[in-house]
Order: sequence, then structure tokens, then C-alpha cells
Amino acid sequence: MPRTAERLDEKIRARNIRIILDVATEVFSRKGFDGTRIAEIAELSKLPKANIYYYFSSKQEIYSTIIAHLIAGWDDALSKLRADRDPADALRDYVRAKLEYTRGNPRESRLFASEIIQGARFLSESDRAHMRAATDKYVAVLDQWMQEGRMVTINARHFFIMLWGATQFYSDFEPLACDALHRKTISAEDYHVAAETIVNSIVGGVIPSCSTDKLL
Amino acid sequence: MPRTAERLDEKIRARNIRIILDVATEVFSRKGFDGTRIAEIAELSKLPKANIYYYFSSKQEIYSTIIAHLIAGWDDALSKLRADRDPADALRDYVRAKLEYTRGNPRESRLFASEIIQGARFLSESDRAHMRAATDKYVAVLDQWMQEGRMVTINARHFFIMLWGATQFYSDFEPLACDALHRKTISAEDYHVAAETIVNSIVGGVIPSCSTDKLL
DNA sequence: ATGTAACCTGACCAAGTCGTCAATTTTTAG
DNA sequence: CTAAAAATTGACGACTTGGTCAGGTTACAT
Repeated sequence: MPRTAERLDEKIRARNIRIILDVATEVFSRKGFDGTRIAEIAELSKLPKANIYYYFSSKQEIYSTIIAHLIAGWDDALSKLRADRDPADALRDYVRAKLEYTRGNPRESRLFASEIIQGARFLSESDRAHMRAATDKYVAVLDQWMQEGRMVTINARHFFIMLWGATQFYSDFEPLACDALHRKTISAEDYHVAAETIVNSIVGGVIPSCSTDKLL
Repeated sequence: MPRTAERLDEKIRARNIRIILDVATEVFSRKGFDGTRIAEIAELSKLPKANIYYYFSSKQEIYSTIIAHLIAGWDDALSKLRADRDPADALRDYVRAKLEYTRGNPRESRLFASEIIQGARFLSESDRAHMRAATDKYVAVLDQWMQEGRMVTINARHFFIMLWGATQFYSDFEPLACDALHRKTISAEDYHVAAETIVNSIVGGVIPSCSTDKLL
């Protein structure tokens, strides 16, 4: 049955792979690559350890699969930044989209952060090139806004780093965010206020309507 | 020799403990608690593994010692924020001090980030309470500035999170920062531009001199 | 010199690590 | 049904883990 049986074959296969990757994402995001034991993934998956190795040939293959998969999810928020849009609107949508993504995918976000902290050992060169290209593309959008006088002249690359860092914080460093906000958990409303605060602070300082170019 | 020999005894002791903690900080910051093997700490320390256990009774004791030690280093940057200062000056000094600290202590910064990502399992309640209190204290300073009309009304807690996230990024996620900036390493000059960019963006949006309160 | 406290360390242990494999059970196509 | 493909699994091996310990060496006060 090489062809016709694909549907149900894939159902069992797909289901188990999904469960394994789902659980592995959680564990890897908490323990990092070296700290993760596949026995723990097996337990939480309710599968015997050997069954994990039926679907994946090694711990690194599981890890790399997850990394490759989540890279694909990063571009959406950045797509809000188009040169023909109003800078303030575009940046507001970007910050909101970025926070929305990190809120909806905290484990993926944390796993990525963990991978970077550990030296980006398993982030492929093509993935990094992809991210560099994406950054360059949107840096160009900001630079165009600056040339058109629609935005204060700043270093666009550092500006992106600032936005990235500010938005990542809520899921990656959730315990700290909870402490800072006096919360047990970060609610959707908190994410909303976060977006408002970031946007009100940053956009107000970036948009030339208040001409703070030479404030310092 | 219970008293008189303390100097040289302490020299050997202090030196080895320093080396161990120094190496352990690097390894822990890269691998996290679970991923770190004390055999690796021993190798990099050029000490036999058993000698590590002569000075520390367990892996967790080494880890907790480092955590407790670095908590003490956080307050300095925040001390720049005093209510009687000019908000713009104070925030600028704060951002600079924070970036300077993270630049000079990247391993500690990374280790702390790693600990938080992994769920803050070894961050003591007293340490967390200390950090909460420090946040509250400086949130009050910002709130006072807002009441006095010296600062736009925003959520001070989210504002601190934004600053924290933006400044941590350069050391914690150095590979990403390098990619974004097209650098092999982040130089002192890059840190300087980072501070300028953050300050120019944020202060400009926060200081009411440009009255952007109702921009959105 | 000598005694003693501090320091050092090779060898060891029980438990856990990743990954393998042969044997079995389940699923599916025809 | 049957046969084969897919999925499952307990047991296992080679190695590594955190941690121990007995017996050694070094440093120093007297």
C-alpha cells in the first residue's frame, strides 16, 4: 500500500509527530538543548522512548525540526511595515502583531530565545541569512521614511533591536514581567497595555510631528 | 592555625572559588542549570572534579551562589533615577548605565536571562521581593514625574519592561544583535549608538516638550 | 622538626544518558 | 480473510552524570 493508504498512515504519523514536537517545544524551551532529556519528552508524550526514535533519529533532529518550523512564523509581524503606509500606523500594527504572536506562541518564542542565548548553535546559516535579509528589507523601509521626513533620523537597526527586545520580554521573561506588573499571569489586557505603552513612548519620540531631533 | 593563617589560606581558597565561579558563570550562562555538567566546569577550571566538590557541596550551591551574587549588581543603574533630577537626563543616564553594565558583564546578564527563561526556579523569593521593591520604588519616581507634568502619562511598569528588554538584548541575544547590525561582534561604539538610539526614541516620546499625549 | 589543618585527587558508585534492536502488535489494502 | 507495511515496545549497551571517599600532599604555626 504505497500510495492509497497515505491518509490514515499520515494520521497516526502526523498525530504522533505533532504530539512529540508539541511536548518537545515545551521542554526544550525550558531546559535548552543540553538540558532536555528525551526520556522526559517520552513521558509527557505518553509514548515509550523507543517510539520517539521511530519518528526521529536523534534529539538534534527534533530540535532542528522545531527551529526550522518556527522561523517561518516570524515574518508576519514585519509585513505590517510597508513604506507606503503611515509610519505611526505601521509601527503600531507591528508592535501589536509582534506582541500578539509572542502571546499566542510563548513556548516557541522562549525556545528561540533559549537557542540564541546558548549561542545559536543549531540555527542554520540559511535561517540566519533569511532573518538578516528580512531585517535589511525593513530597515530600508524605515530609512525611506526618514529620507521622506516622515520619521526622525535614528539608527533603524538599533531601533528594530529595541522593538524586538521590548516585545519579546513578556513571554520570554514572563516571571520578571509578572513581578514587575504585580501579576500572577500576564493577561490579554496586559498585552494590550504593553502595546499601548510601547507605541505611545516610541512613536511619540520617532514621529517628527514633535520635532525632537535635537532634543539631546 | 585557626586565625593567623587566614591570609594565605584565604588566598588559595579565594582564588579557586573565584576561578570556579568564573568558569561556572560562563558555562551556566550557555547551557542553563540542567545542561551544565560540573565535569566541564572542572575541565575549564583546570581542577579535578573532586576539588570542585571540596569547595561547593553541589551543583545547585554553585549556581545559587552566582545568582545571589549578581542580583547585587542590578541596583546601580536604577539609582540614576531620582525624582529630583531632570527626567530626560535621568533616563538617559539610566539607559547608558544599564547598557554599560550588560556590556561589561555579558555572562552574568546571560545567566540571569537563562534562569528566567527556565522558569526562575532558583531565584529565591527574597531576591524576587528585592527586585519587586526596586521596581516599585522607581515606578513611584516616574509616577511623580507624571503628576508634576514633567513626563507624558504612560504605564511606568510597562515602560520599565521596555527599557529592560531593549538594553538586555545586546548581550543576551548577541548573535541576533550581530546579525541585525551586520557585525561580527558588538563594539563599544555600537553600544554607544544603541544608547543614543534608545534615548532619542524613548525620551523624545516621553518628554512632554513635544506634547504627544493624544497623538494616537 | 613536627603536628595539624587545609588542600588535593584518582578511583569509584548508583543512577541516568542517548540511542539501538529484535520481536511483537496494530493497521491497512486488496 | 491474508500479507505486508506501519507502529509499538521492553530490554539492552556503552557511556556520562552528580556526587562520595579514602588516602594522599602541601602549607604553616610552633
